Amino acid sequence: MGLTKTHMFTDKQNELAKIAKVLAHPARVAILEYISSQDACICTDLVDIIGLSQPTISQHLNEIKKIGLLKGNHEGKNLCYCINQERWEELQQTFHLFFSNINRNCC
Amino acid sequence: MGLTKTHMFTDKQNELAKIAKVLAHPARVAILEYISSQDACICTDLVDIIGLSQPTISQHLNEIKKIGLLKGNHEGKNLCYCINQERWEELQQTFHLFFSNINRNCC
DNA sequence: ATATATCATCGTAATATTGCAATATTAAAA
DNA sequence: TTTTAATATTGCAATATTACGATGATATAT
Repeated sequence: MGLTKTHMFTDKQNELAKIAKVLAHPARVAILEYISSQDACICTDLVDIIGLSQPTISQHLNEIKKIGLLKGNHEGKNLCYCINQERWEELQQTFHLFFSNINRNCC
Repeated sequence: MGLTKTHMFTDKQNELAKIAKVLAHPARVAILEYISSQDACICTDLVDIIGLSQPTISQHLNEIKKIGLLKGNHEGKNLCYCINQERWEELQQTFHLFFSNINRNCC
């Protein structure tokens, strides 16, 4: 069916999955790394550097924006994207908790 | 196309994306949480607790196994799955590094 | 040997994702 | 006002994912 049965899971489980889904494409990982290595960013740079088409990059940026990880400042005809640091730390914490709350006594 | 252009990205970027993809479904998050809350696990328990069909759970378990996160010990007709702790810590580190190496000086 | 319980695999339908060409939108520049 | 540059949106084709019924494999129990 291709349709995830979201209602069967807790909000926390769905939230973690949603974030993970955004990181589940190397282009989006690369975009986040690149934006973070600059202090700002323009989409055209990304097209050149990542090597995917402009519409594709634009779509990936949109996925990242949806979970609040990017702040976009319009600067004339350019768009300066950068990491939303507050949200970034929130997600970092979410993953940290997930990875920490694991039982270490097993077979 | 639905086909990720893996060759355009670094091994690290692809690796992180691959792991994230496994966490990108709430059922798999729930499975990992449940297995970790027990000290062991049988697939039938998961079918009851998660509420998806047995073939579906089996598929999800397989995705988790593919990235080395599960150790499965056959115990007679039962199968005892548990977290591969060494691998778990590796992935924890991978995410930790990703979230840490982000520039905090921006617009 | 036969039945039963547990888990895996196959086949398939429904839906989602990825990527790009074409086109639209927006805002500076000429 | 026309042109140009940067980004977004639309539409579509190729592929991937999710889910489950049917079936298969395996190991205990009767």
